[in-house]
Parts: sequence; C-alpha cells; structure tokens
Amino acid sequence: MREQAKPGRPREFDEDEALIAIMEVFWAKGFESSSMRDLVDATGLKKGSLYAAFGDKRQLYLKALALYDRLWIDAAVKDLSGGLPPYDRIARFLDAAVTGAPNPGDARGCFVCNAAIDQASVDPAAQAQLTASIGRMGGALGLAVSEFLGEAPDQGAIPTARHLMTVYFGLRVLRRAGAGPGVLEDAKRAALDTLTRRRPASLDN
Amino acid sequence: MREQAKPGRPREFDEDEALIAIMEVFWAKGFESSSMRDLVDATGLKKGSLYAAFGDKRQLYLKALALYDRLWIDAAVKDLSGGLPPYDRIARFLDAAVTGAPNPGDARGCFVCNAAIDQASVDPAAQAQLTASIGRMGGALGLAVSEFLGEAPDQGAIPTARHLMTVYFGLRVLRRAGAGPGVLEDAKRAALDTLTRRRPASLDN
DNA sequence: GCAATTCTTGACCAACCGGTCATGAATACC
DNA sequence: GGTATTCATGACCGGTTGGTCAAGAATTGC
Repeated sequence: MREQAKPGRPREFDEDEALIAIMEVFWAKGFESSSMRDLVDATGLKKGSLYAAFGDKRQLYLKALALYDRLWIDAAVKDLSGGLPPYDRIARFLDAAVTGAPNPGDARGCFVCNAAIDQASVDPAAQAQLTASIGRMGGALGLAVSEFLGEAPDQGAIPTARHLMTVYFGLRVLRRAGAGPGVLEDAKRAALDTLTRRRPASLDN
Repeated sequence: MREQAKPGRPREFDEDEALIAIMEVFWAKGFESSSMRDLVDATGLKKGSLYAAFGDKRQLYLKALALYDRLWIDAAVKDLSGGLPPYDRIARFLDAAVTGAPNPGDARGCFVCNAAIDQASVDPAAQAQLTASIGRMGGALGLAVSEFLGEAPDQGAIPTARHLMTVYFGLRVLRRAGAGPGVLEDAKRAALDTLTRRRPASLDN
C-alpha cells in the first residue's frame, strides 16, 4: 500500500523516527525550553528539513503530543482495559506515576501532565489534544473501576475514576517536585484503599 | 528600626512591591516564557535596577518562589491550622484547587504546582524551595487530618494527608488542562469521602 | 563645599531565537 | 535524454534574548 512512487526526490529519513526524537525533547524540556537547535541535534536533521516535513515549532510540538498519545496513552488504555484483574490494572496505573514509568530513571514523568501545566493554558490546540488524551484514560479507568466494583459504569464509578485520575496527576507532580518514594507510595496506597473500602464485601477480585 | 540612613542614593522603588509583580509574571508564564522584558514591563523598573537589586533571572525566579511561599503557602497553612472545624478546613483546601483560588478567573493555578513541573527537575535550588513549601502544607494538612480523625498524628493521618496533597496537585493539573468543574468537583468529593469513610462513626465534626 | 557611595538610566553587547530561501541533488514521468 | 517535482543543505535574516556598563543623579558624612 505504501511506497507508491511519488515524483521528486524521496525523503531520506524516517518521519516517525524523527518525531520520536522530537517528542523526547519536548517531553523532557517543555515547549519554551526546547530550541530548534535541540530538535535539530536530537534528530540529526537540518532545520529546513524539519520545517518542510512538519511545519513550525508549534506544529512540531502538537505532533509530538499526538505521537505521545498514540504510543503511551494507547498503552495505558490497553493496560487498563484488560489482562489483569481490575484492581491490579488500576494499581499498576497509579504505580507508573510512582515509579516514573515509562522512564523510571529520569525526571521526564508524563508528557500529558507536563504539557497541561506548560502549554494547555496558552495553546488551545494543545489543550484540546490533552483533553482528548485525558478523556481516553479516564474512560478506560472508569470501566476498570466499574468492573472492580461490580456495578454498571453509571452507578458511581465515574467520580471514583475521576478521583483516581486526579491522584495520578498529583503523583506525577509530586514526583517531579522531588518527593521520595515513601510519600508517593503512601499516597497511592491511601487512594487505592478508597476502592477496597467502597466495595461490597462479597467480591474478592 | 528601618530607615537607618545608608550612604549613597536611596532606592526609589519598593522592593517587595516589585517582587510581587515579578512573582505574578513567573507564576502566570513560567520561567522560560517570562522574558526580562516582561519583568521590566511588569515592574516599571529598568533592567539595570532589577539586576542590581535582585541578581539575574534565576535568582529573580527563586525570590519570586520564596515570596509565594511567604504569601500564599503561609495563608494556606494558616487556613488549614484553625478557625473552622477540621473537615471544613480540609474541604476548603481542596476547593481552592477546584475553583482556581486565589485567582478564580484565570489559569495561573498554583505557583508551586507549576514550578514543580517547570523547574524542579532542572534547578536544584528551586526544587529545594518547593520541597519546603510542600512539606509545610503537608504538615498542616496532616494535623488537620489527625484532628478530624481524632487520632494522634502518627496513627495513620500521614498517609491520608499525603493522599489529599496528591489530590490537591492533581486537581491543579486537571484544571489547567481545561477540565470542567464537574470533573474536579467529583474528584474532590470522592477524595473527601475517603475521610468520612475512614472515621470512627462516633465523632460528628 | 567635597568626597564617597549607591542608584538610575539608556546605550550597548554577543549569542541565540525561530524561520526563510536559493542552490543543487535525487527521483519519476515521458 | 529532458523536464517537472521533491528534498537536503547551509547561508542568511531580523528580532529578541539575558546580561553589562559608563555616565549622571541623589544621597550621607565630613
């Protein structure tokens, strides 16, 4: 299906690969702190090629955000939607924010969280994309919660899911602020306790 | 005590007043997006005066953060420490994050939250100040929680306080991302439910 | 009045910013 | 082969960045 010969000189770089490098820069440093120089260095491409292929810096940022949605939010939604028992899925979701996944070593955290603080209030397009990403996660979280509670999704799972989503972002912030693992672990456990406490005693997982 | 005549030309502006204007700029726009030009415009001072009085841009930022701590974190700690019944104090604390206090109209949110994402991972001095601010709020929150639960502070109030602190920051992020009041209100209520549910049934406020 | 000291001001700086463009190279079509 | 089209490259652009500094103004101590 691809490779249908276009006229003109063919592009010499992999666009997805370049966009991944760009996403990583914006993810780590935010919009304003990332210079075109940084993006050029990270991709190995020249400025002209970047502009020709993706547009200006803002479009680059939005495309990086979209790629993050496709890569990491998709993964989170998938993990929340099945595989493990619902409680474990929810616990893992919050655990990612505690350990700093998907990059446990560094301080990047979650691009959506960073971008919300960094750009949402200043760039309506970014805000719209973030709202969509958060909505998708929230939906998956809501289903996991209602499954865990053994209720229909409109039975009270939604406020609980919103609460857990809030905890997720709070953990991301606290971790970036330098909070130790004990603090984050405590917060996570207390949030999860909400779930077990709310559940009718009959179910077991 | 003040006004003990120093040699040389006296400063013509009020340093605290200038620093308030500077804090407001950094608060609204973050470190990198705030230019010296912005700070000059906001204060009405000339660049040279700013540098002479406060140091370079980074020191300016750190001093703005310190001023925020003195003004707003102090106020939050005070509100958490007395006046109303403990539950009401905690509810008000979270409510500030829902309504966007202390500036309900705009999107500034909480400077500590913004700075955590924006600068903590890149500036150790900022991170240290943020850790201190968060620690003070966390301490006050912990006392309010233990008072509400009717327990000694080391009886389990701390994890609960950490949980609520996490919710606070999560609400700030979601609000900046553009979440509607319903979402935030749900999350807040679910978080507060944790408290009432955890409490021995005997107490009433 | 006269130093000494501090503050104000605007000119000035090199470096960097995001962004453009002319030139030449690589391909497809015929 | 020639032509049309796309891409890569590096030079180039004006504006802005954070930061400095010399000169003059305002004060204190004598």
